[in-house]
Amino acid sequence: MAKGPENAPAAGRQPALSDVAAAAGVSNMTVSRVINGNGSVRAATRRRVLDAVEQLGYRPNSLARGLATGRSRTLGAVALDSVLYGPASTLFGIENAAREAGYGVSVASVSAPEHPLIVEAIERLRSQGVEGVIVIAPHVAAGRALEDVPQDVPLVAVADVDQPSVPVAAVDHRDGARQAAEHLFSLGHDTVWHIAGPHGWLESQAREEGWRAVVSERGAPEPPVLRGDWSPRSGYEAGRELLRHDQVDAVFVANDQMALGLLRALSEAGVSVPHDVRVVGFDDIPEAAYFSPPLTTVRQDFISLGRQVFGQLLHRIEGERTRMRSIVPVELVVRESTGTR
Amino acid sequence: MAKGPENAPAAGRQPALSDVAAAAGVSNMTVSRVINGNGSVRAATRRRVLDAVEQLGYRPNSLARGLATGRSRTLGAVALDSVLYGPASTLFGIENAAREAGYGVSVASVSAPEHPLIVEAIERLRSQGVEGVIVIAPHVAAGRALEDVPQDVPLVAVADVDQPSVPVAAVDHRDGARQAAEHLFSLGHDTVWHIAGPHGWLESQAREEGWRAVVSERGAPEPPVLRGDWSPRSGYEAGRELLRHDQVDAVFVANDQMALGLLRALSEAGVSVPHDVRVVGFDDIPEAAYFSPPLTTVRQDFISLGRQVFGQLLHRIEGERTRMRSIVPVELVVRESTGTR
DNA sequence: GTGATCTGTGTTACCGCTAACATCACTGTC
DNA sequence: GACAGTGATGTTAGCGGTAACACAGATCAC
Repeated sequence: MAKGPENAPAAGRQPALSDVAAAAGVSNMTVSRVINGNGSVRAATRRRVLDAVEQLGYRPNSLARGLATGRSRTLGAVALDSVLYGPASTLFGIENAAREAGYGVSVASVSAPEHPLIVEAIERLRSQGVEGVIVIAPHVAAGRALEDVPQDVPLVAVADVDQPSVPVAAVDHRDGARQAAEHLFSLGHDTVWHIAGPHGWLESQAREEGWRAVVSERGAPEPPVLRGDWSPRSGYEAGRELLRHDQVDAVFVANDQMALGLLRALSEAGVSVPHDVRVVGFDDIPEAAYFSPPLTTVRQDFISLGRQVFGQLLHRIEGERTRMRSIVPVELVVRESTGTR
Repeated sequence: MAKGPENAPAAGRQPALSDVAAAAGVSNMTVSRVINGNGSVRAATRRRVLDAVEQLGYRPNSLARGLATGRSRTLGAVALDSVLYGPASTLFGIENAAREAGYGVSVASVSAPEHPLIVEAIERLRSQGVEGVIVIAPHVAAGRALEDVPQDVPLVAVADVDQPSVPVAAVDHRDGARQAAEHLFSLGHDTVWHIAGPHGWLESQAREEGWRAVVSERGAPEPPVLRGDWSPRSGYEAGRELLRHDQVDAVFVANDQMALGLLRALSEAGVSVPHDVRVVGFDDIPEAAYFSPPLTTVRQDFISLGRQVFGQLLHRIEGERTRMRSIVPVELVVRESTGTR
């Protein structure tokens, strides 16, 4: 009368592999082999197992699998918790690539790209059992933090390609900046001003260097660099500052949001873009095409970036130790803010 | 001469709890008790264990713990892979709240809020062993998808509060829309036009309803609703359409990006904001304060939203079955786009 | 002094899965 | 017809933790 426990599979809880095995009348290993498609199993047996899986609604428990294999098939991403267009897009690009490869993504956000926060975030992810970590915090502090992380975590950064210790993938900010500056020079300006991003950000540096290289190659006088913090407000303030100088007629701004602030400052002062001043941004945020006027800017391919950086992490996880660096190309998108006058 | 395996702790791999136990000369359970702070352990013993932990650099393996306890301390978030400001901010708000409670967050992105994609994303997260899932896909298709998910996954949605089957938390879109419309009426306009979000989005609906309620309460004539897809482009097109009507002098736009497109269309047509037309948006994206002119809009508190929705999920995970709904208040931010003429 | 109660610790079994090895028919070979 | 090789399956022992119970010694009530 009394039923043994083996008669009550999946009593309330999720069915386990052993429930499937019991239902199909095979051993656990056979089920495991069917699920994972390795080892050889007779077609008829496979059928029986799959039927049982179907009927019980079995789903493998990835914690158990991870524990047994030592591979969790999960990666961690450290991201800034701001909704900056670049970093947020990069995160989704990575998730995309990870998904295709059957990996899950755990995120740990940090409120600022500061050393202790980043180290702590990486530790958090580690203790969640991720196989590797991607850090999207393109800041020199982040770069230094990466060196303080135990070497046993496969780690890849979305950062400047000159980052020393870890493999990196990055958009080619320098080239983007060069294209932007070249474009402005090609329109006949004597020189090009620059509103840079904040100190310490690798993207600021790379974009600034790209701009400076072109100015120098052209033998043009190098105007003082103005500096914002990526926000529209700071672009606006830089714009007010620019208005105090004469002969500013071409400005390359390190991101679109600051460019928006600049456009605002210029328009308030009755300065017309592109008639009096030409402006180029960076990022091609969705709004950029609808600024007043629509903004010439540099577009980045985040899907491709995600794929690159994920691919690097995978190599790293598989033990490769070569120091790789991927560079994702950019594209200049010309709009009215650098139009004909 | 030959050393037994017990003499070689942490041989290459991460130290495990048993390595700590061996080093401290206690049993595994004692270490477990010290780590988790439950059960009673003599102060001296605790000290020894903690020293061993420190010395070996031990970190608990959350996969193993999750397997043993049946609780992974991880939640899943389903998010759209676009960088729409609201959804992306909500994701970070959730991560914030989860972190405070010691939870990790796994993300699964979907390219569109469509039924099969969402169900698949939830399944993916489930098989990653999450304890519960938060769906940030405020779309009716998403809502329906939630009903097709097995009831054994604790599930909370960031969606409209009228969502039937699952608990939800949401920003009070309806009230935000009401405030926006009331604000425009209070400036003396006869009626208020509306550029709505796309069909099927709960936020579109709620914002549209809020607007319609005010128009109706005021006994004003109800203009036809224009509809965009959240993008600046669609706002621009709606703007072109509006320009064909006379007597449009107040417009409530369902999000800031479309409002930007509208501003662009108006400015191209030589229509001045706020002199000829007043405009209110929704979201308060960081750019909004720097539009031309700066945009009056409705601000949402995503940190608070994240906290609410995470709290609900936690209740749900703990077995509570009450159908809760949280509403997060909004705030109207008045700027020049509804300024005096 | 005897049993009840507490503290501090250890033992055992198991969470759900897989790696590694073992087993047992078959098959083909000479 | 004995033997090696192969394909299909099972057995065992973990992965790194924790729950549940066991147990020794100290403390306490009466």
